[in-house]
Amino acid sequence: MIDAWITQHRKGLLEYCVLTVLSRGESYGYEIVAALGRIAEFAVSESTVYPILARLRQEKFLKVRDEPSGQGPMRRYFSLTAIGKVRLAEMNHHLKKIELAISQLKSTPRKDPDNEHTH
Amino acid sequence: MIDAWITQHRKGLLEYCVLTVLSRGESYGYEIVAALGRIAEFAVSESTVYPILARLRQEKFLKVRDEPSGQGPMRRYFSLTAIGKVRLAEMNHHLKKIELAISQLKSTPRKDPDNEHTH
DNA sequence: TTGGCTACTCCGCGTTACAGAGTAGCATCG
DNA sequence: CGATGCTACTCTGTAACGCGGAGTAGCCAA
Repeated sequence: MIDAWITQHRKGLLEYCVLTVLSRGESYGYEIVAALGRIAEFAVSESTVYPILARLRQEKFLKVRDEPSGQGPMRRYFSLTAIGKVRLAEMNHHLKKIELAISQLKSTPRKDPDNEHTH
Repeated sequence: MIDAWITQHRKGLLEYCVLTVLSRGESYGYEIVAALGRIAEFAVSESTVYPILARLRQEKFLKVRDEPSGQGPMRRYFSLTAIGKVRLAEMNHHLKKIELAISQLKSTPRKDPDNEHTH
């Protein structure tokens, strides 16, 4: 199943996605679940998102602000902290490097070219 | 540690890398370890690569050909099978979709734009 | 009462990466 | 002779994550 691979490939990615969503402004769990759900590749359930949020918060990448919602329990708005932004930047940087590394991988002849004479 | 995240993000990726390396022609374990090692982002040890190779082979994505190396034990050349190529294509496709999805995520205003009138 | 909004939690499974070390064989260089 | 490099593995154990499924709970509107 390619699905199994996709699940594996998601590891870490969702964390990145949450941070990315939050980089455009604060949001709350329910909304984040919905936002990700709108993109098929990132559809997730609450039991995936809330732990991520909790983790991120515990690592001080997110801060929290409660606000009455008018309907139901308080909305808990999450937003990036300073180090959260740094983290996201690091991730973006890493992803760029990975992209580059992959294209390198694709274009590497066979071994390193120190014994090629193909001109 | 961003390193921890990087490790997580690698899940699945290494499998993809191995397949990609092999898409340029057959190779053997030792060489693959070296090839990946040349790219800092994908540096791995044998205890990571060999299990991947074994897994991939067991799933019929790779086939094997032994050849005396002249020095040491036989070289075990791995190469993509037909379904291995299909799998790699699927992965590539998925990765493209992910890339797209991420850029969507980045450019999504705040919620879905079904209440925007920007034309 | 049902259903949507809101926030969680707990249990448990499956998979992967990876470090570290070990086993083993052969060839070559010093 | 011994070290080093090439070659192929294996085993053990750890940590983290995604995720399904279900449960708890509170509140409002139709």
